[in-house]
Amino acid sequence: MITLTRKERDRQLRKTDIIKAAERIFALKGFHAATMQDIAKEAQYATGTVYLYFRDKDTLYFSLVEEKLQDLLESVKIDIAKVLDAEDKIRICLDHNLDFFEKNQDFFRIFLSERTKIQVQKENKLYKSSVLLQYKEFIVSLVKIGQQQKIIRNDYEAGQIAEIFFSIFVSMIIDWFMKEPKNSARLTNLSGFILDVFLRGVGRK
Amino acid sequence: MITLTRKERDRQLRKTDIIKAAERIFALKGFHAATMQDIAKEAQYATGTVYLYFRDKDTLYFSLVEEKLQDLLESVKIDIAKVLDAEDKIRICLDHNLDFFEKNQDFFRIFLSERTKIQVQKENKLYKSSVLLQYKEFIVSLVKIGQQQKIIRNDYEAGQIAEIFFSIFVSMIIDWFMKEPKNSARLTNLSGFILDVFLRGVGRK
Amino acid sequence: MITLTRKERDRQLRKTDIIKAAERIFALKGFHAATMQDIAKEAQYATGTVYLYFRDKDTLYFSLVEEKLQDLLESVKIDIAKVLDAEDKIRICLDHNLDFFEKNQDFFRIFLSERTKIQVQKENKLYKSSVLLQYKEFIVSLVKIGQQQKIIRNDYEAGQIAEIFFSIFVSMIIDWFMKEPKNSARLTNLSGFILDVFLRGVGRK
Amino acid sequence: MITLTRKERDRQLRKTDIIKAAERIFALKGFHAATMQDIAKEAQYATGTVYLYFRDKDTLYFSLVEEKLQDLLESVKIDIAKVLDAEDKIRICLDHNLDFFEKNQDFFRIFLSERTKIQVQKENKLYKSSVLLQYKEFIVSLVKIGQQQKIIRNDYEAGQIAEIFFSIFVSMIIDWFMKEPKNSARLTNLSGFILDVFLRGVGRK
DNA sequence: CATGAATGAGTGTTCATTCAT
DNA sequence: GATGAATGAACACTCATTCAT
Repeated sequence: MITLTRKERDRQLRKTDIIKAAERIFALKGFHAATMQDIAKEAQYATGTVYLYFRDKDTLYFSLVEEKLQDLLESVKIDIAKVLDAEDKIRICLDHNLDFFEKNQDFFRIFLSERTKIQVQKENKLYKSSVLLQYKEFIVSLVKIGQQQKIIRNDYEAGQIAEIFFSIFVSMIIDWFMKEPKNSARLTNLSGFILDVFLRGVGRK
Repeated sequence: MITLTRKERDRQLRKTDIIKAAERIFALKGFHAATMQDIAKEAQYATGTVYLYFRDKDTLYFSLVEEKLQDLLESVKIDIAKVLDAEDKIRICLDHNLDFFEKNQDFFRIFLSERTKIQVQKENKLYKSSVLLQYKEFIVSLVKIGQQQKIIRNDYEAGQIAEIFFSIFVSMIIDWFMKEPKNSARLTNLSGFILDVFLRGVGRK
Repeated sequence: MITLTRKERDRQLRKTDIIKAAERIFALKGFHAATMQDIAKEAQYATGTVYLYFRDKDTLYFSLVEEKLQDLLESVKIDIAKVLDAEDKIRICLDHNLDFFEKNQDFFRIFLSERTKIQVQKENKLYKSSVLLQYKEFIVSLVKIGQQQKIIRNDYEAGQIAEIFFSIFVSMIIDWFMKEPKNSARLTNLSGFILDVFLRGVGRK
Repeated sequence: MITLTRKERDRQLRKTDIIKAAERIFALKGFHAATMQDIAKEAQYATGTVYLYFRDKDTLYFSLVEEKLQDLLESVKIDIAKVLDAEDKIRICLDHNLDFFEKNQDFFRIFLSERTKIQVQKENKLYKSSVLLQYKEFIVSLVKIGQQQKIIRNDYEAGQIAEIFFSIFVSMIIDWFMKEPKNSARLTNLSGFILDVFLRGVGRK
């Protein structure tokens, strides 16, 4: 029993190793320019080894996106559930996201590309990230709660308002990133400003 | 002299032909998947001919971005100059952008990628679009005018507020695109809503 | 008009160049061990050039088999048609084959592999050579004529007798090949012997 | 001593296990497409274990051919020795072969490939099967006995006539295989026909 | 001895770029 | 200038073989 568990754990460790390396390389070069050898080398494995853990380059890329987003989404959901007030929920969600992307800057770059790719390419053979869709759905649900609790205007679709929320905080992250590395202020400091802009912008009255 | 001018004009015409073809192909397939042959064929030229007008693939891509953005930026600037009121200036700018991207949907896809790429890739060999920077600067200057005329809060940097303005209207364009083709409503109809959200969100008081 | 024809002719010349190179390499190393680079080098072209003329390795291989067999089959059919007597037809067919394979020894090696592959592999994704099937059908038709003219026994299927005819002369070619290069005797000298064995073996009475 | 013997016996048992698995896999996929992992899995061993018994893939392949052919050859030789008449010897040899290949259809596919490969490839790094050569020599010796007993014509080399004998019965086996699985008739039923064709074809007078 | 994860050389194929016509 | 055939570097992926456990 212990043997099997150790094996499984080892396997998971290696997958994580590789995903971390892939994160750095994909962030640095983008999907196409990154080669499997780059990633293998970064992870200190041979080329073939990467293929023991991920069927192909696409699979590696999507596993990375899914895994990271899954983590973020789950932890946000847990914390959100602890409060009832819509504004509190939104604040917690926002803080979580800012904190997460500050700690996962490489992933943020990938996340941004991925988001754009899905929106943009007409002929997209890449299987769309299901977790990215869940993530968007989740934000929409938050907005709906806000509308029910009458702190968010309901003369526009929750989907549109969610897009606005999302794009405001993403734009603030980008802005923060562009100022690096001189910037030592915490990204989470922007939380208050973002929430203020958002709630004033789309709030009721 | 006239001969030279005609030659120049001819040359410009061919460049525009190729750029239009490139626009369609890049929008359809994305930068990497689009091949120079695809583009040459779409433009009804031979592969080699494209290289007579653009040094390489990157150059073609950036010429396309620059040219289109230049057009947009110039026409916006002219119209903006006609009014003095900051809110009017912003409204005109917004309307112009919405109208432009509705008419240049292929370009919007490219623009979005480009914006992300510049923000995102660390190791970016592509020379950054100078017009994209000008474009951003221009929006910042609008915000500054708003701040001077005291319709926009000045407790935050104009750069940040410009990012917010930009990201809100881009997100609304994306939302509009995703609903295609069922959507027949004009994109410009969203102008009022966007301006409202923006000015409430970042307006003074 | 002339330009087009020349172009077509050029293209055909290059295809033939490559097929000839492929013939040598495939005969030398077999399908799997032969690399596209080997073939390109042998044909004195760059790797990519081969792909301008043949979609992929399989296609190159099959074009080679089809083209050569087509040539053989057509010329045999023409000569066969000139005589009525079944024995004469069979003799002509035999002579033609011996002469052809003596002149196309590299192709004979490939032909033999191909024949075996088709017979042998259960899981064969390679599209079967349609000309090889036609070739077999043609020999069967010869046997049937022999049966009608009562020079070949008809207590067994024409298909089986065709197999015997085919395998006898192929075995004699192999035998002749194995003795190379000391052997200077013509392969066609064996014609009489082969025909004698075959007709005695399967003849009536 | 007993320990060593048991060890040896065990080792032989494992080799046979692996060879049986290899037989199935090679017959199914052919030499190149079959992977060592396929074979190991089929034999229910780990990949590395196969290498404890066979130096490399080539060696495994040839051991398989050698072992099977050895079995066939030995049993034929024993039965042949029981009779003196050349025709009887040939009949027994034929029956044995038909029976063997009917029972070892996977091996027949491999055998056929192997025979072709040896005849065909110029640049053959595979060590030629010595037993295959013995097998051929044995058939030649049978033909020579036939020639001595004056039932086989001696105006041609025994080697050539042996090739004919061999190729006729192989072609009949192939024909029988191609008709599978509808065919339930025993392959050995063809014995009489084959012998008849052969002896008429190459018999004296 | 047995295992099977790790290795990395090797191959088919694509495509930006060049250059002879 | 225009052409498009030719080039060859580059990359994803496979698999025979090894070796630490």
